[in-house]
Amino acid sequence: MPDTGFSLEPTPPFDFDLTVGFQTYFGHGHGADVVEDGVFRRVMDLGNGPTLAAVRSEGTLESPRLDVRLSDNGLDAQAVGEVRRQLSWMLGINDDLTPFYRMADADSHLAPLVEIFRGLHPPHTPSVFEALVHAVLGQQINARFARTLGGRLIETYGEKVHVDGVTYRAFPRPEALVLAGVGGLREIKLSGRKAEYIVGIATEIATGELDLERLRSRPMEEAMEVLTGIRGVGRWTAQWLAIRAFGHPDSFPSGDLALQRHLGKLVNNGGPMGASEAEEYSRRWAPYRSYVTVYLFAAARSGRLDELTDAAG
DNA sequence: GGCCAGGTTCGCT
DNA sequence: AGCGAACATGGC
Repeated sequence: MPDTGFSLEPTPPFDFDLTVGFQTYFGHGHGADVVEDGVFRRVMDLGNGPTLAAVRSEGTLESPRLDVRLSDNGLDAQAVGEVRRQLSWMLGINDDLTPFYRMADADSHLAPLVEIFRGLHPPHTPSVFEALVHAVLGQQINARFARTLGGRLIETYGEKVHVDGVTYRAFPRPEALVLAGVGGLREIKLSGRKAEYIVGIATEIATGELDLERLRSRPMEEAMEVLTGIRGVGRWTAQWLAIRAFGHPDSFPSGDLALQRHLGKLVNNGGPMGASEAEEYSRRWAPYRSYVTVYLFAAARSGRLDELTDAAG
C-alpha cells in the first residue's frame, strides 16, 4: 500500500459511519464511492486522471480524526491539497452542527432524531454535475431503481482505476455522457426523457455553455433560478442540489413524496402530509431545514423512523 | 397484474 | 395560473 496520505480533523461531533453511509447510499456497491469494512473509498477526479482515496476513522465522535491514503503516491503537493479540499467538502468536515442541535434540542420531534443520528454531517457531492445527474435519475421512479440506474451509469461510463487488483470507477465526466449519447443511456434502461435531460446538460457543460460550478459563488436564489431554467430541472431537483451540491443549510424539498412521508411519520402520527402542508410545517425549522431533511432520510433509510412517530411515543 | 415510485415538461383551459 | 397527460421502467 502506498504511503501518500494525510489526516483530517472534522469539527465534532462527527460520526464517520453515519456520514459516509449517507454519502454512499446511491452507490449501491458499484458507485463512484463505496464503504467496506469501515473504509470509505472514492475515486477522485483531479483533472489529470483519477486517483483512489481510502478514508478510515481513527478518532471518536467527540474527538474525530480521519486517516486518508492515496493510491497514487506520485501526486504533487497541489494535487494532494486538491484531494484534501474535495474530501473535506464531501464529508462536511468543517460543518459545525451545534447551531442546528441547539434548535433541535428545543423541538420535541427533532430532539430524539438528532440524538440517534448525532454526528451525522450532511455530505456533499464534489461536483454540481454529479448531484444533478443523481437527481435526474431519481425523478419520479422508486429509489431502488434509481440506485440501480446510478450504478449502471457509473459502471458503464465512469473511468476505471485499478488498485491492488480491484477496479474502481470515477463518476462519469460530462464528456463521457455526451459520447454515450441518448442511445447509450437508453441501453442501460434510462427513460428517453432522463437520457435527453442528462445528455443535454452534459453537452452544455462540455461545450462551456453552462458553468454549474460558478453557481457556488452566487446567491442561492440566483442559483435556483439558473438551475430551474435548465431543461429537466424543476423545483424539486434544484432544492436537492442546494442540499447535496451547494451545502445550503436551509433547503426543504417539500414536493418530495418520500420527504412528505417521512415528515408525516415524525410529526403527524404517520398521517399523510401534502406538499404545501409540509412546506408550511417546515418553516419552524428555518434556517436549518437542510439538516432536518438529511436527518429524516437517514432515519428512514436506517429503518429507525418508525420508532420516532408520535404513536410510538 | 395493477398501481405507484425521492418529477418534469408540454399542451390545454 | 392551474390541471392533466405522457413519460418508461421496475418494485411490491
